[in-house]
Amino acid sequence: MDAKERLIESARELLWDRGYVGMSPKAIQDRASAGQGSMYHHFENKEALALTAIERSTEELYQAAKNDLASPHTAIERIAAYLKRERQVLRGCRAGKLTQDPDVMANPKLRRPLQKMFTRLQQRLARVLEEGKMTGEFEPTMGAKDIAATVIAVLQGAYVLARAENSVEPFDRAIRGVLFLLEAQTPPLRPKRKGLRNRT
Amino acid sequence: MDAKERLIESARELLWDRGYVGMSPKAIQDRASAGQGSMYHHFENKEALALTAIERSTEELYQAAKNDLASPHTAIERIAAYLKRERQVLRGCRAGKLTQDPDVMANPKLRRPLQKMFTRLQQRLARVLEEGKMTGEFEPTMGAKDIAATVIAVLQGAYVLARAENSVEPFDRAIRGVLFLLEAQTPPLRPKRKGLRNRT
DNA sequence: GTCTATAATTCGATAGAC
DNA sequence: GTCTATCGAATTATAGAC
Repeated sequence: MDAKERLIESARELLWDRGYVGMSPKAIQDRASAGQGSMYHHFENKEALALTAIERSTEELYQAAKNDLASPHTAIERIAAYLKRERQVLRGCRAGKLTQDPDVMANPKLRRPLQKMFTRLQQRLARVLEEGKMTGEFEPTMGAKDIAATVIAVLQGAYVLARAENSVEPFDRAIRGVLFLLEAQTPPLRPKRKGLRNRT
Repeated sequence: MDAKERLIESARELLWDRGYVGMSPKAIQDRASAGQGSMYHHFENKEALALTAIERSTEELYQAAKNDLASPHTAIERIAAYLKRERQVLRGCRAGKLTQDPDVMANPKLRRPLQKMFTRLQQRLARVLEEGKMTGEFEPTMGAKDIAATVIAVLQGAYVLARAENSVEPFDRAIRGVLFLLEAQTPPLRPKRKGLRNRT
């Protein structure tokens, strides 16, 4: 791994753990085993390096979500797969944390990739929910865009609760809770029509 | 308002907007129109002042939630009142934001009031949900502690979405979504028994 | 490409006058 | 109680040698 690559990965880790305000060029260089000259040769400044790091992280997160939500199962199963995927809960969300960083939010360049990721994520999830309505998994009156926002919010908020209590328990409770509410949408008398997704 | 009080309020605002890592003693003093001597006379250091500020904020937030959840209505109405209360959405949550701050989370003294607040909030909400189960508003199989975590997570996550998109719309969608899911818990054939709460 | 030297500014605090 | 002076370290670079 060359110096430029190490600098990007170093910045990604530091943005995750300390945010943009809490990440100094010196810390980036130390973690990357690179000197100042190296860093300022590859990147104009801290902002440019952070932008590269944030773009990589948001793309990675979106692709992972897309993968969970595309698996060949029912809508509720795909959403459950997304919500129950293994995560570094106490470390928080790479993207969500940055939305709480004042210098990121005040900087349109740095905010854009975050905005894009959360918007696309909600759109994709809403599509899965619409499919679930078609197959009878969810109530026809359900607002797919609303529930998409709710589901993503639960995940983001679950990280907050876990960090506040320094435990994964509240995270797990929040996820179990929203899955219970979603599954309760399917009345027992109206059976899930698995496989209907694959009709011609 | 004396200097000490102004320093506390100044710190509260800066913690809200910039977090602990992004808040300098100089900034606190400027906002409070107080000198360095004044600040270091009233508080031992930045940490001590921040602790006082955080304790005041978490207590304020808990009392406000307690008030919403205690109003004389059904369980679902009280939860709706809590979720729909007017908030400075784009500014984020005074408490939730601090759980993403590395220096707050690494410091047990500063984390304690946050942990306490989120724990008590979940307990109080769980009690309201249990009451809702008694009155038939919610399914008897519903895990009150799970749903309590879910509801608070939605609120915290809704702030994240709003800030990411720089708009209150995703916030409102997330809240509408969770209220839809909660209200769907009450089957139309099993009418809400309003007022049952007040039985002897 | 990477290194070292330099630098203006800010950070977080201390000391002592008033 | 509040003010000003001072301080060592860290921050965010720039300059120029190699």
